Amino acid sequence: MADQNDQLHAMRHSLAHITATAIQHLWPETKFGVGPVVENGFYYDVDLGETKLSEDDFTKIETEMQKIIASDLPFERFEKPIDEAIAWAQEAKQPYKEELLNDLKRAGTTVANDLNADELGTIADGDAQVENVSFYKDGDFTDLCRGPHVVSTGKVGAFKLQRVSGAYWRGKIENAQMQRIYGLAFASPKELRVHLDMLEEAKKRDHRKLGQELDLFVFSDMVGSGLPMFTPRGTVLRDELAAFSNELRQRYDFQKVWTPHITKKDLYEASGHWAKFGDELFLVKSQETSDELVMKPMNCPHHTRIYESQPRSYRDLPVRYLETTTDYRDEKTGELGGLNRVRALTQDDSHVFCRHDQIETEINNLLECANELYGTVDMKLRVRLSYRDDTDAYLGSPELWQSAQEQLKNAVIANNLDYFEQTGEAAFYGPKIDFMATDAIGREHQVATVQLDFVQPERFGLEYVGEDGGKQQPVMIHCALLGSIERFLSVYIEHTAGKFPVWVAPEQIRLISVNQEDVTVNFANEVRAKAKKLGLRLEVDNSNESVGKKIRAAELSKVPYTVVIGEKEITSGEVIPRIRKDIAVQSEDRAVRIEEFLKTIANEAKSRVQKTSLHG
RNA sequence: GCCGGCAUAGCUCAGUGGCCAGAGCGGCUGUUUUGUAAACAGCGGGUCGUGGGUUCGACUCCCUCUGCCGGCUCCA
Repeated sequence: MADQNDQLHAMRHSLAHITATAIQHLWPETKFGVGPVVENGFYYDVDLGETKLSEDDFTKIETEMQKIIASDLPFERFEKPIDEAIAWAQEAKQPYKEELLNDLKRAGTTVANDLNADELGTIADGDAQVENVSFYKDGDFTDLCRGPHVVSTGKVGAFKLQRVSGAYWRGKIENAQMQRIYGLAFASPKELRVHLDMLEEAKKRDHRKLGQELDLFVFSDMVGSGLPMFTPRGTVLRDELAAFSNELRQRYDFQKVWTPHITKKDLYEASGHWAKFGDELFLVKSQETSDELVMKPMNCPHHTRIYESQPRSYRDLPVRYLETTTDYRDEKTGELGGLNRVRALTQDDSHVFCRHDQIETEINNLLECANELYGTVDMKLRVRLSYRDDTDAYLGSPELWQSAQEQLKNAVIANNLDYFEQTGEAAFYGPKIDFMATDAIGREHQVATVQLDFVQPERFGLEYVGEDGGKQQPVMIHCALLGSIERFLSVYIEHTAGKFPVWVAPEQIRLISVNQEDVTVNFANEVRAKAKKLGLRLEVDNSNESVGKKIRAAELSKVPYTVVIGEKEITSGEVIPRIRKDIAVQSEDRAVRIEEFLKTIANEAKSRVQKTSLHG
């Protein structure tokens, strides 16, 4: 297994070199960056000067690559002393390679704090003193590279160039922007095919597509970029999910609060947000006083104001606030996308103010909430422990950070969560436990988050009176379970492919009248009225269409239950509900009393079950 | 914000500088009174995203803006 992975890795990495070889053949002046292996394939960063690659060039490049593959040229490894390697880079007019080699000589690694592990892997192991640098040569293309590679260019499996995009040299915005060519690569054409089919399937469940097809949310050019509006159906999703999230924390005595959407910037100067995110805040002007206010980008500073509005005793703690509210962030246009990244985002936000000895319990409670929520929506999440790095992007003393990070890690271990650690992902005021969900095409997004914060209590001078009568500083624990409801929905819609369980489904039951005669339509409307009393969401389709066509429409709307109403139902008082496949425990159709059917569905919705018990 | 791509009817999409821009679905009207994934017929529906330019002539070529898509950067 490990051997297979190593082999696939070598194939992908070799394909990166072959891509570069082909590009060098086609554009001899190309300056090369790095070309690492990534999930499902590889990329290579290139600088073609004035020439801009587009996907139209892929056929040409792929044809050239196929030639190189067909020639089955050996990958030859050789080493040079570091100074000779630098001379080689100068000779070959490869400034990016030269820069990497100079770093390698100076620091013993190309990482130099800013290249990721994959990129590091392309050149050296990154440890110890570097004397010699290894090179790989295939035909007329030579690249400095740690390897390993496959023995020859003919042994690379199946590939397909995927896309081209911009990428800053070494990931730094102030550096030149290169062109990054991504390729997919697998051991066999069949595996490549499987992956391409998977991507096709994923497109069908793209939340933007489903959002339109299922009539969940809309955008308007007149409203603007990153500002989704939710239709009646989409609003049901938002409300049901938010209600669940709130209910979970209200079990742990969180109290709802409400704060305004605009504030003086003084609040964020105090919290530190103004310094860090000042250029991403929307500003609002008063026309009377010309005072400038800001749209709130988050809620913790507001909540500190409520906390400090009265003296607190150690007996009062923890104080727990909960607020589902919309925040506004002036995100860069290029960063917006669907519901995943928006300018008006709704957080199911909460803040605990507690004593140090209460941190563990409070975090455990929140992790329990997160587990229950994600268990109920049937999503398996990876947990990321987000730590600070050693830049100066963070506030607070290193000792406090160290302690906070350890406490979060202990909580994650104690709760048996599947976690990984990552530096540089913390908030500026504290480390985080981030729950990561995966979208239809495999991109990971942060949803739930639990954050430990010693910094804002300090900056806001929060305090409580301790047992000994002295002033103490509380700790803040930030938590959003859904995260941003919009982002959560972007993932959840793709996770469910729009087949929402009954408790969140915008329309739970569709009643279809067999004809348009009064008896039929009236009966359907009576059933609807009874169901509404039970809190169910349902519609009657009495349009002048065939039953088959109306069934089809209900199927396409992904309504969990469809019930045909005709003479049989009217006389027997029983229905045979058509149950969406994914929620049916059995496929057998069985008649049930209408009242019983409605009551069962209402109970299932209330208890948020995934599967129907109708046939159970 | 940066790099690349895209924008034709409500939706999905045809239309490679030359008559008045098309199809399917949806919508509306009529016929039909329908039994578990598409009845039949007819009718509407468009400043070809916006503004400018090139040209005898632009949906088609060039530029601006707006919006969307894929990355990069960022994500309190």
